[in-house]
Amino acid sequence: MTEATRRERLRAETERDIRRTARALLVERGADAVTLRAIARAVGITAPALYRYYDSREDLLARLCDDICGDLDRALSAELDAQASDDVPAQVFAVGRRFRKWALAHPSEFALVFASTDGRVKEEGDQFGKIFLQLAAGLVAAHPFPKPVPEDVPESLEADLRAFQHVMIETVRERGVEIDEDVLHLGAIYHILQSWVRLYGHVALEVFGRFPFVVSNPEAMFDRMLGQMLGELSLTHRPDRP
Amino acid sequence: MTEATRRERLRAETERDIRRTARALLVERGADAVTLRAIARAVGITAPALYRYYDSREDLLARLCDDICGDLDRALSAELDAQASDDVPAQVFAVGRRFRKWALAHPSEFALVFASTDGRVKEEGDQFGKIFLQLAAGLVAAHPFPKPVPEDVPESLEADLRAFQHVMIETVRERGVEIDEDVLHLGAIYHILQSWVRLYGHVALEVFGRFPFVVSNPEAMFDRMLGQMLGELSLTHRPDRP
DNA sequence: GAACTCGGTAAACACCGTTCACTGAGGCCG
DNA sequence: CGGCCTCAGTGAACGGTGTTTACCGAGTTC
Repeated sequence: MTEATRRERLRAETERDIRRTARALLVERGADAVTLRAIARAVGITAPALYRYYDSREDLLARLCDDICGDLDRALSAELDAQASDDVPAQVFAVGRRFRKWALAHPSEFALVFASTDGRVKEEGDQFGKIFLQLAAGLVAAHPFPKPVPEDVPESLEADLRAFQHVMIETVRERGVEIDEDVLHLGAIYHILQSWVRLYGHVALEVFGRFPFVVSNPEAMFDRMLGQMLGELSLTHRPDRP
Repeated sequence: MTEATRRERLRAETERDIRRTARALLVERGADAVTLRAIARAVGITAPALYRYYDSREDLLARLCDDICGDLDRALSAELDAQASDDVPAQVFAVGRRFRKWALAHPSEFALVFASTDGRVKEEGDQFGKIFLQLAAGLVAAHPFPKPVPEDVPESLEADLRAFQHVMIETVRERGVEIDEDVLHLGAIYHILQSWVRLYGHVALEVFGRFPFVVSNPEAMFDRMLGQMLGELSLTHRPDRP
């Protein structure tokens, strides 16, 4: 079964140990506590040995980011799959709430991945692509926008949005879903982008405690924001009204 | 003229030196470079001497945050004062753009004040109150919302919003402007809050490079967002249309 | 002028990331 | 099997960090 040599197995095992330990330190005691010596101590080796696995502490943190992104991706995807495939509002609420809950429960990890100045994450927005991009596209694919967003996008944004449109269509296609440009139109792309701005904005403000006043019930505010975002998409399935 | 003793003058001067040096290190070489020894070296004293001025490095950073908030407050206020007092859209654009430009030009300071997990800023959202709160309230005071926002706020948010309403009214009053509850109604409060979410969200995403794809013209996107926020307030002064 | 305050110092402690020469077990090949 | 090579892991060291301690000496007060 195991093709790997003894050495390779041991190495893989140690690497898992290192990542798990580093992750635990990050979660339990903050980013400053993720120390090479502390990790080594917990794993049962010495600090210089870690350099057989990572180029530097910064490199280790970068890989930790990848792990975190992967986990978050899986958690959100699982949440999405748990919803009825035709109930888009339920999907949006489920994924949005889960993201918020995760961020609040793991502030250090959130800060590391979503609010670090040093470009720890490989490429611009790459990690995010894996997480939300396909979810958003999948949502639209599963339930196309019933009407085009009235206002059209300004010329200065069109090129960017069109590029993003192709990325999203391609991403969704890799998951086996075909979606047309007319369905995932530029207005929809822009709205998805703005939704991310609001989602991220609320969560980050809450995690960092930077709301301008004490919000005693942030969950209600968050839910209302999600509902508003859905409403602007005319996705709320309100039956015809006068 | 100077009532202070020689010692007091020297102490105040040294303290200014320390803060200025720390600030320079933060701006030019990042938060990690703000080292007690580096500060001391530049000021011309030794590291332990800094403990005569601050309890710890963390304490020093907290006071640095205060300085930054104060400077930002002054910069934004100046920007506001430079606008025609009756042109609310111009004021919003000016202040919003200035905040974004500042954040992009001073990422370390932005991260320290607006995206640090440790509660470096004194009380929840206190610093922010000084900066944006009064500006937002001032904007509304200078040009009341022409129509009440149609949707009313949910019950679960009403208490929080009402508290915030009073804080804003009080804050503006201290600046000599009287504003009524009917003008700064709960719908307006909620919209201000949501505007902050979007403003902060966009700026933070841009500073941290966490947009889901490369935005080649973020300024245009930002301006559009501001315009949209204004439009939702019916503040764009569009003359009557068919 | 004595007593006191207090900013500044040097030395030390425990920690940090990182480098380096070295060891010794694992794996490969004749 | 023996010899060689690879490489995870080591201990010592370097220069850096925040922080504590005992001490000095100028500034201030009485």
